[in-house]
Amino acid sequence: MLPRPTIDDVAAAAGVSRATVSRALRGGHRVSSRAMTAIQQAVARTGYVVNRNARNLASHRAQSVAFVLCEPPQRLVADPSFNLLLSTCAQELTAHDLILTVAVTTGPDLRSWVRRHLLGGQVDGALVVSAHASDPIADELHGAGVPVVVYGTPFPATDPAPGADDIPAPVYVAADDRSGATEAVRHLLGRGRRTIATIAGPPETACGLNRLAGWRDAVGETTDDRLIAVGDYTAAGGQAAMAELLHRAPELDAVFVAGELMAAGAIAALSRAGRRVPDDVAVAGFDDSAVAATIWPSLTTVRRPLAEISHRMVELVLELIDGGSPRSLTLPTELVIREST
Amino acid sequence: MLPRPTIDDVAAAAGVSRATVSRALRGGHRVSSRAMTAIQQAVARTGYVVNRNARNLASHRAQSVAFVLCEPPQRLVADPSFNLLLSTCAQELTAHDLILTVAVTTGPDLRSWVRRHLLGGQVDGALVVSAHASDPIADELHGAGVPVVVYGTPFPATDPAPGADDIPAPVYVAADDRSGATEAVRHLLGRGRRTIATIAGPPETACGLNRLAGWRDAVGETTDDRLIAVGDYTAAGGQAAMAELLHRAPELDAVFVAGELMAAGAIAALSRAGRRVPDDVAVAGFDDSAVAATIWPSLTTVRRPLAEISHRMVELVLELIDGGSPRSLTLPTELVIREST
DNA sequence: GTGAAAGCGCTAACAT
DNA sequence: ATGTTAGCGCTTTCAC
Repeated sequence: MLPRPTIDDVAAAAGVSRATVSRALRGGHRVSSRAMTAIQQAVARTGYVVNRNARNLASHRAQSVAFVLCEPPQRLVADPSFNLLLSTCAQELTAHDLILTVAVTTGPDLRSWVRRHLLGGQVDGALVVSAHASDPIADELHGAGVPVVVYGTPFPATDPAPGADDIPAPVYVAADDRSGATEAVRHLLGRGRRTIATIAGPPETACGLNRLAGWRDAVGETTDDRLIAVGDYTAAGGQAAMAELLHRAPELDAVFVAGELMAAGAIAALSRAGRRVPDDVAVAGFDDSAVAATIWPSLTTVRRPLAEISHRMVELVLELIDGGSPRSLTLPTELVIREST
Repeated sequence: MLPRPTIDDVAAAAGVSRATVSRALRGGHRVSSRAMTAIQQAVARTGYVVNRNARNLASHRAQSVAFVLCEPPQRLVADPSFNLLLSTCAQELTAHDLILTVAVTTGPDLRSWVRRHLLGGQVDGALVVSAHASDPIADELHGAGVPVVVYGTPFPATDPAPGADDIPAPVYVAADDRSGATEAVRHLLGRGRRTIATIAGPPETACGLNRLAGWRDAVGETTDDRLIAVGDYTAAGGQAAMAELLHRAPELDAVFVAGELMAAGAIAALSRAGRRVPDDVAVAGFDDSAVAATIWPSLTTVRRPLAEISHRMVELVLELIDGGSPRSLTLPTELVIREST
């Protein structure tokens, strides 16, 4: 690394003081236009770039936001949703001249690493993504006064711990998984399907629970436990779950699957079992990455507005950083109808 | 944010000087075990976390590495490979107690932002991922003395610009796309296929060129331009390209596709056209995320060792940061045979 | 509108 | 092994 010019070099080159350069560098308030142009030229000439460590140390800010993924990394790899979330957040933050630092947390070591870094004052706020509602990391950061926005539906109607009223839960942005699931199942019913099974997500995840609840809302009292199988959001899991459903309830004519990868696995299982999709069995999934549109038959799915979710998360965390106290948000989903139903 | 304790608070609480605490905090060399324990207790008691801005300012390091994606973000979203790269790099760096900051560069504004940020001294090195070999950002950073490791195959046999010998090109880590493609096509030939078409990537990407070259290596002199279509690595692009191939060369009995999403699209197009896979047409793809294993029939693909690539990229950038001058690496691919061939 | 001066919290010589 | 002393490069009162 070559020695970089400092603010003093710029000041000298522009014939002004360091303080004036500092003012000019952000906003340029209280700087004469004469000095302003001289400084701009000096910056260009010297190739000056502000040292953020020095700036942040002096100004007690960090100019950065952390993106914390509280999931085993293979889930990040497997689930295209996380990408969209991450890259959209990165772009939004970049547009606000903030830096995004990423942490993938698995295991106690990484969790403590995350704590050390996020609590170290080099982060203005954090975006926490976790399938598990009310992740301890989010609560801890929030309790420590770090502005936090969580992605994920909170568990339905949990009683707050007694005496915890003074520290309200972190702000979250969620998709309305439950209604989305209901809409998908109603669509299946509207297509004349009568025996609609479901492949649910793990019960310890809020979205697993909510999508299952949405299925129940639509199928009504007729709920038959034979029609419920549980997967782990992977294609392999979906395949196994579908095979099991076919075994337990061979008469089924539709299945609502709580994840797109699982749905792709379900379609593979149906194809192997000689059932045609959608003629014999209609399949509706959840989430809408390239996979849903790519497989054959293409998948009818419930789309979460991930881009907007990221957008809102960034918006809310900036509001929190500015001292505001925004409310949590639940955004509606959208049913995308394709060939599989 | 609450006011955080400083190193002086810890020093006072432990009854030692600030310098001793500083030594104890990293490594603990030249610190008596007596002082060491006192400091550890003081840290625990005060809840002290080092301020990295101050540390980095004083030590002229950044303790962080940037992950720069020189692609439109929709590609990140669409291509599962980038995820794996990103999350593996994040983990590796975390294990070395480094922070990963992410930059997604699209458009001139963001590119200039990236420059400002990476040149600002708060980054020790950069990992640049781009489909376009020798991306200007990588060259610029490298030219400015920032340790850079690029992911991506360099263009085949480009003559270096005259006089550029003093600044050799950045170090890269690549997969051997060309041999991988050849192996896949030989596999197709081994299955008795005779008319093997290809869906190539865009010619301005190195991997597009290399995979096409690998196909040529295997099919030999019989190369027939009717058998080459070009896609953009998306499923839709693959679908369109396959439809075109079917139109131009209806007699084809196999196709080698330069990307997994395009391959999925190709299978969809074949299914729609009433061709059975693999009975009528065998399909081999490139890259091996959840998609390849999930679709039906599951896809035979060339797998790039992405986890190892990330591992190596981190290793090399650390070596560069330490002042070493490691060599570039090309890693072999692996053919994963599934149902589609 | 501009400059002087005092830190921000830490590391890194240099003494001891 | 430990303490003292300077800064690192910037922001930020506070005078002018």
